[in-house]
Amino acid sequence: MYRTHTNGQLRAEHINETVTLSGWVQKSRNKGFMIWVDLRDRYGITQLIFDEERTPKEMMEVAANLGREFVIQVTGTVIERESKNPNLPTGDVEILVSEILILNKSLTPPFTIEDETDGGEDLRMKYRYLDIRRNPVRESLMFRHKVTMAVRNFLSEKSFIEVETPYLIKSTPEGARDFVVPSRMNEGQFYALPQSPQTFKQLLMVGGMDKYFQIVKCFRDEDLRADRQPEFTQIDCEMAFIEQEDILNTFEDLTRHLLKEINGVEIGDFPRMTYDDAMKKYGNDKPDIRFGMEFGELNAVAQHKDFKVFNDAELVVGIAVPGGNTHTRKEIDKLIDWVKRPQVGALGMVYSRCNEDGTYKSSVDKFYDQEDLSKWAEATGAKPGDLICILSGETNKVRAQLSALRMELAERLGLRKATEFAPLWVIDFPLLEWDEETSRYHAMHHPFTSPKPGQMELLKTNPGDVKANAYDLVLNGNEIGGGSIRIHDKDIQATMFDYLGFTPEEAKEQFGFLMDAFQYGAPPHGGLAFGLDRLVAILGGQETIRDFIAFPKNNSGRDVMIDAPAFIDEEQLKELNLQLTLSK
RNA sequence: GGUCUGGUAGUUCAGUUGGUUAGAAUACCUGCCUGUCACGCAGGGGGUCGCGAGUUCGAGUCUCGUCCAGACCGCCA
Repeated sequence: MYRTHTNGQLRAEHINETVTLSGWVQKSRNKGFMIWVDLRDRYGITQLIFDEERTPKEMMEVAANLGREFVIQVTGTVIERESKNPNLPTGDVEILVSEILILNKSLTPPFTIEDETDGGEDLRMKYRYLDIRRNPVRESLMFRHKVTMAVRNFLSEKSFIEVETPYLIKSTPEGARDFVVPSRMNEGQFYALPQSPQTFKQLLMVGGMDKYFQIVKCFRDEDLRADRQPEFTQIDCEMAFIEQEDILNTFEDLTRHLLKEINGVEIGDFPRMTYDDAMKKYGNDKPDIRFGMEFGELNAVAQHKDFKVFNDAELVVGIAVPGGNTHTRKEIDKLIDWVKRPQVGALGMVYSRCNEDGTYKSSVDKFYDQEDLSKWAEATGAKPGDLICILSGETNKVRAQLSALRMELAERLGLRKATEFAPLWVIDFPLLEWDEETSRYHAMHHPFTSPKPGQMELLKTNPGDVKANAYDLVLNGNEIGGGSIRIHDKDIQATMFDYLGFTPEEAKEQFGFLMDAFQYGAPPHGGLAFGLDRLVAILGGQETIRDFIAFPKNNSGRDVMIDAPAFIDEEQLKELNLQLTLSK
């Protein structure tokens, strides 16, 4: 038997008991006459004691030579500590060791196994198994477990059935790039890994499952971000015989449940905002509404003078930075540099200081008088002491730029508090999105999304104005879920593919199975999918999802621990009938 | 595909205007230490300054290229 107790278990009540413990050597403190060893496992730390009066000489020798991260097993008596450690749950007791067994030695680890490790990101990922021994990583993984259990229990209780769908499926050109897997038995053919189980969950609805969910890996071969991995996990859900309202309510309940269970936060009805409003007020389809700084459109109060930049602009829009008038001229110049960075792309920024005495001082005083500036303050909701930042230009670009500035300023002002939660439904997304590159419309959500009732006609005249039964759940400025009411009619689906530029042949080849299924009594249905990694990270108050994934990929999609991806040998290529043409 | 930041001891970092033998902390090793728990004290070992080229009497430092890492833009139905 390796252990009678874990290392987080022993208390004063265990004094005089003989126990056996196993674990890793966290640290040893050798005072010569006495050696203390902190023994660690997932559950905690227990102090072992060896002393020259009570411990045989040979064992002292063994204890003195224990290195960090050795795996040992000890048997001994629980005794009361002479000096207790109130910082440790087991701090009242220690183990006077009578037997010690080294189960496995360890090399000196390349970084310290401590909460505040000295190891950099790269190194920690290379030795992720050591990193996982650290409290913060272990706690993040346990946190994730807690969230997934809460999700499973909630959905199962609401009659959702978890069904697994295949990972080896068919590649489709729409949407993100697919990861592909060559088939040995079918020469020259490839499977694709799913970007989501979308069509399968719809087929489960046709199959009468009624309520489905799955906590499932999805794969997208696109560039990574702090909150984006090539393989990620979704809480994928679908329901039949429901309307949009049913879906919003069901998953609002789930999210509310999680916020209460996991974070102890009680939140009432989630606010809802249309996509158009979100873009107008926040320049963004996933606004962070924990703080104000709403956009104020200034066309009406800024385009009547001789300032050409504003007069030529499609949109003139500003935000009031609370308390921003404390910015020095130099700081504002730096802010202007910030919006001019290529990542943001603004050509410049106009500002107006709102002085405490009610007067204004702007960077365009040459063109605008105090009355004009007071109207700007009114439009942006600026109070004395604020700073109004104004950008102008092409509507879509300016909105994106001002949104970036708003988020950056909120970050600097500490308005994005990790412990504060503000969920929001963004609804009525456009069905289609114009794509400059291919000069045609793309499905904004996916091609199975149904347009709002009565808008099929509008598709012919103003496709870009058609709204969809599509919705996103936003939490603190992050999209944590999204979904739609689907098309369940074969003809409408065929029409949709037509509008998206598919020939009937292409539609049949790629999605014929779905349209076939629709001919056999497909019920009205819809659903939603949460990004689990992102959800867990936000609930856990972090912005990078890597900490909540046991073995994540790095910025370039590599697993630096196992060193993947990697070349495969000639034999394997031959078996798959593949030939490589490398660029170098 | 692009922008920015970084790469110096096992690790995290400092390193001035280009100038002698490249430092600190921590980790590691040795010794000492009668209650440690971030133990303490003394000593020791440890460097291809990512790689390649260039400028220069002289490059960790400047220039160009390249590789790697991170953040972001594009991309992510």
